[in-house]
Amino acid sequence: MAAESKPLRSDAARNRDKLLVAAAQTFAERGLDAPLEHIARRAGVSIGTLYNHFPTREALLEAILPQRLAALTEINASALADPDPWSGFVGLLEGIFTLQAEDHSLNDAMVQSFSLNTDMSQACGGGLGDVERIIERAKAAGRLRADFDVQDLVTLVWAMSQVIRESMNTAPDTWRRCLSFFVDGLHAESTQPLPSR
Amino acid sequence: MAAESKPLRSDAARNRDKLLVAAAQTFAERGLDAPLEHIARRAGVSIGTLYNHFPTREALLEAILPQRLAALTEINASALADPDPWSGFVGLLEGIFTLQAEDHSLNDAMVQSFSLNTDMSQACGGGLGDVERIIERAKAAGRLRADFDVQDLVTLVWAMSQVIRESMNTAPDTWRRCLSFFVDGLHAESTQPLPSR
DNA sequence: AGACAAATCGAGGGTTGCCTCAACTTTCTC
DNA sequence: GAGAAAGTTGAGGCAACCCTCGATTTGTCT
Repeated sequence: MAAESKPLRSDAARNRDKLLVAAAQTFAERGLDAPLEHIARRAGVSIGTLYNHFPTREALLEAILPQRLAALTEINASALADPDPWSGFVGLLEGIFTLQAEDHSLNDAMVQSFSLNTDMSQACGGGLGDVERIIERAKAAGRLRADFDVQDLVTLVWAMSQVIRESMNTAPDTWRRCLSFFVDGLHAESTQPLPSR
Repeated sequence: MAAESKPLRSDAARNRDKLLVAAAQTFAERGLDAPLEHIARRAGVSIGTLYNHFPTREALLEAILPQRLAALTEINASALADPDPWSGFVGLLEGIFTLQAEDHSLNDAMVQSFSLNTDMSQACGGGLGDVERIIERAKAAGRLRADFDVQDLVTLVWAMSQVIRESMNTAPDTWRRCLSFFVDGLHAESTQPLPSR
């Protein structure tokens, strides 16, 4: 929004980069509530410097997560590009959960960004229109059950986030198996009446 | 195991009861990692007294959770008693998740007791044989897909725990809708080949 | 009532993480 | 290369939670 703010001094720019790298790694490994001290130490910089560059944890997250979440728009794109609406839809699910499984911070972020109303929900919210389109396309093709909803996909993300968290270190493919059950329940033919909203 | 240990003094017995009540309430409201100080204050007792009765958080949990988890054996029983194996199985799922949704501490406990190997996993582990029986019965009746597994049920518990946590305060019936999708994917007819284990 | 054990109390020490700020160091500019 | 501006540092204050222990109170028994 604001244009480039101030030109940074060379050491400051260097430190800022080191911080971003360290933060990305640490958050990916330990989740969004990793101690900021770890990040500073990993970057070889004092905690004061971290706060100098990023006055709040959120500022740091906003500097990191959007580019990571950008992968979602690619996933959306290739889902829409798939000639088969159903396999496009399933690919969307697989893409999202793969992302969550690869990166602890994305797993946390996707849960939170749908709960809270941060700027991040816009980051993936930009793609949320696409998601809607993917869903509608699969419904129109008569493959996806008609009562499925964007909110249902959010619920799925919540569900999978925990499956991924629990199984990550022991059986990291658990979520795929779980997804299969889900997907088999999403076919148009499977429709049993749903409880109310 | 040890028989009744020591006879408690009257005030001690009273305080112990107040602590158990306060702990049950607090854990139910705020989850298993609620601060012990809150519990002591709620019981109208000092933190030292709490530690006197329950030297660790686990000791306190073991005094509370087993009787709460006993509800699971009832659920198992009525699932087995159901003349229809499939609706017995579905009833089992509904029973488990209702329990999780009613009590924050049970929600946490069911996730953890399957991850860690505490004595608690025995508490519901006693009923885990029943669960196996319920699953097998539904498979034998040709209603439940043959590749479903006890471990898959654990995974479901993980998944639902997060759905419940996220939706509890805004749309507490979300999990039912989510369960419907799942259940529809568990029918024997729905079988698509599953990814490996 | 006296005396002893049992139980309670809560201040205080330990830990972890957050965040600030005054003193110091580096870079930039002329 | 000197001075000013920009940046860095880390000790230290704050807060939440954990847990302990010596001083004190309470219950019980005769």
